[in-house]
Amino acid sequence: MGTRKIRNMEEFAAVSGISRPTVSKYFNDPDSVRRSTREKIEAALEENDYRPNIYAVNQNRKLTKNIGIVVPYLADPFFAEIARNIEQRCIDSGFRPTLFSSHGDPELEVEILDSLRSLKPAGVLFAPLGRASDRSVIEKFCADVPTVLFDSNLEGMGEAFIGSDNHSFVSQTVDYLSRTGEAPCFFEMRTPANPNANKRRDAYLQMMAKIGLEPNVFKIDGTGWAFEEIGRQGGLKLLAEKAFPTDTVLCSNDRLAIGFLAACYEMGLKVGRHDGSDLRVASHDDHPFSRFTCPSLTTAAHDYMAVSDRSVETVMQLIESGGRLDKRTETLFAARLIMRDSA
Amino acid sequence: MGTRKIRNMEEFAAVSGISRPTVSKYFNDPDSVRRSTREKIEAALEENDYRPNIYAVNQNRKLTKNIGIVVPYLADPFFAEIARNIEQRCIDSGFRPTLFSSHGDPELEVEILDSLRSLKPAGVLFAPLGRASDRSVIEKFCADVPTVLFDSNLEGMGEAFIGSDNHSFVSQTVDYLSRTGEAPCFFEMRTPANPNANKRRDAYLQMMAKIGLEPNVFKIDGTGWAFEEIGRQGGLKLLAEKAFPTDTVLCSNDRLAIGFLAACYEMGLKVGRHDGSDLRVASHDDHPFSRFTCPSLTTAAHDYMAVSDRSVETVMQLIESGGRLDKRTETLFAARLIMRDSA
DNA sequence: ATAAAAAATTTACGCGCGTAAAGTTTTTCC
DNA sequence: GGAAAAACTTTACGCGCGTAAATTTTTTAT
Repeated sequence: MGTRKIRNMEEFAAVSGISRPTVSKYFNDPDSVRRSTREKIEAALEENDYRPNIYAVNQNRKLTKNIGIVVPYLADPFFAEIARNIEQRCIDSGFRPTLFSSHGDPELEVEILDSLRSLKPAGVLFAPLGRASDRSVIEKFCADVPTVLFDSNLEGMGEAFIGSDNHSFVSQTVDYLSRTGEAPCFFEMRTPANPNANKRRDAYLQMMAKIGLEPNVFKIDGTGWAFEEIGRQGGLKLLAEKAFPTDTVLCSNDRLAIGFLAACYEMGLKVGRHDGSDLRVASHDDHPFSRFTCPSLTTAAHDYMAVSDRSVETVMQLIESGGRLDKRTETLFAARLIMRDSA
Repeated sequence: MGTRKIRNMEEFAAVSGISRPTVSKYFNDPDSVRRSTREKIEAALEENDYRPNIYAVNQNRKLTKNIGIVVPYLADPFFAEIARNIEQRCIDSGFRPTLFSSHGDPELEVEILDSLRSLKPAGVLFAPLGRASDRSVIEKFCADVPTVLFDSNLEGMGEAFIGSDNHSFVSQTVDYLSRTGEAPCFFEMRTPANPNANKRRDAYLQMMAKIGLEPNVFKIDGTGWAFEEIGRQGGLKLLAEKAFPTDTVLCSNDRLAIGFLAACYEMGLKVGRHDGSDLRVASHDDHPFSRFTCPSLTTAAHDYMAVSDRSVETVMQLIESGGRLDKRTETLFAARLIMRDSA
């Protein structure tokens, strides 16, 4: 092991006693060489710390082993968690994931896609900003780079979409709330950041119609990704106006709900499902912090694992099929109701 | 613009009417070529969408334009925010940042450093896990790759450290709390994840001695990075035992405090600085969610911007000086007290 | 205008590796 | 044991670009 530093594959091949082309073959797929050969190479690998130069490798390989992961807003722990799962699964499959966050900024999203192009990734897992996204740019990107969309769907773009079934979220919360108390009012942003919000509102209207209750949708102002503050401001305003006709508020998502709960607290309202409470609040997403709100938040949980697992599976399939799939599939996973103290 | 797709710099040089070596020079530094030449190249760039192949570029360049950013736990919005700032500043300086999260796992941290090596980055901005980090691996890494540590210091490692002045956090909160009510008890993990926690406890003890009050440190069990749950469990236990001799609890950090507030709520205790409250709770970090807790959390804020700005400035200096600095500097930024409703 | 300086061009090589083709050795199998 | 198959070695080329050296052109300065 006291040998000098290995500078390239040529030198490493020499010390391992195997020819360079065979060593190259080994690094591309260790099982493609004879067992005895593999053992020699791996023995040499123990003694010397050589690793192929990824730049030289990627320059010559038709397809890199890179996978791009793009999320809209990494400061949202929901995306941090899902990105973490996806990252790990990609590594386990022998790929090199690179994580990007658009930070809620459509221009940054475009820049990321641009920079992703030059990475020549084998595949991309992309959760777009949604409404604010530059659709034409994304369309071109998807045409050039094998892409799987997740979390937020853009009609017809990418080779597949994997996400959560918004209807399943809302039907469970509305059903639960209406069975156990007054009918829920729906609390959302007037101009929601992504299409999931619209699906949730529609599901709410549909559910209320189905069970024969009067729907009440409250749309609050505010743009951007600072959902908590938007929820808080909107909540303060509506609560001051005593706008809610029932004692139950269903928020479009947990981050909005976190802000709304802060507003309730500031207004001196007691939130909860127990006697003596002024208001029930529920929501959707099962945000990592939702169990630490006061009171803990009743919500509907994403199947994080299913979404990230299936997304990675799909992009792997996509890569194996050479970058195109026969037809664009949309996979939605159902939600799970999480009953806590707020409703 | 109707020309065929440009395949390499040779072809691009042809359509721009400039020789390839000069075009290469341009891409390395647009200001290194004559104005008229730059304009010709940029005109051609408008018409054709050519970008140098980064793999070929990085293979030949002695130093890449890559910068690695490593944070211990991206699901913590604090790190997500600081990473975002650092990313942007790197881009503005003409570098390509790549973000990694150790997700609280020391083995993953080692893998990341390993994979970072092969990226041959010009510089690395590294916030280590802390106590759990494999110090010998990190030491070797820092010896090979120009690295600036931030947030969490490891004695002597890296070319510089930039972080927050823990004493400044604690002195401000202790001073404020002791002036406005009963003496604060200190609430922390028994085996904290990083060295900042130890510095904060020491600062607490020192402050209490200075102002002549009896210190009360409560150490709770739990390992890992699920601080909220650890704080909640520890809080439930201590509150049930009525362990706190005063009505004021100072948490080591906001995530612990968020869990502690949940515990208080569950125990039916009213937290706040107003009359009729049972307990005052304060903390440190100004976590992005701390203004949405119920009640909103009185805390001491990091100077996010200063830390991220200075970190990037330092790594740029480091790169310019060829990867080594004359002497290792430690820069600490003071905290700012944020008075909210919890104390 | 002329010399000196600056910038661009031409030519050429090398980076580290993928990969193809032809030849050689080893393994497998009846 | 012998032939076919499999795996390996040798040789060679190319990927796209950085970069050096020598030469030519353009700009700047006197």
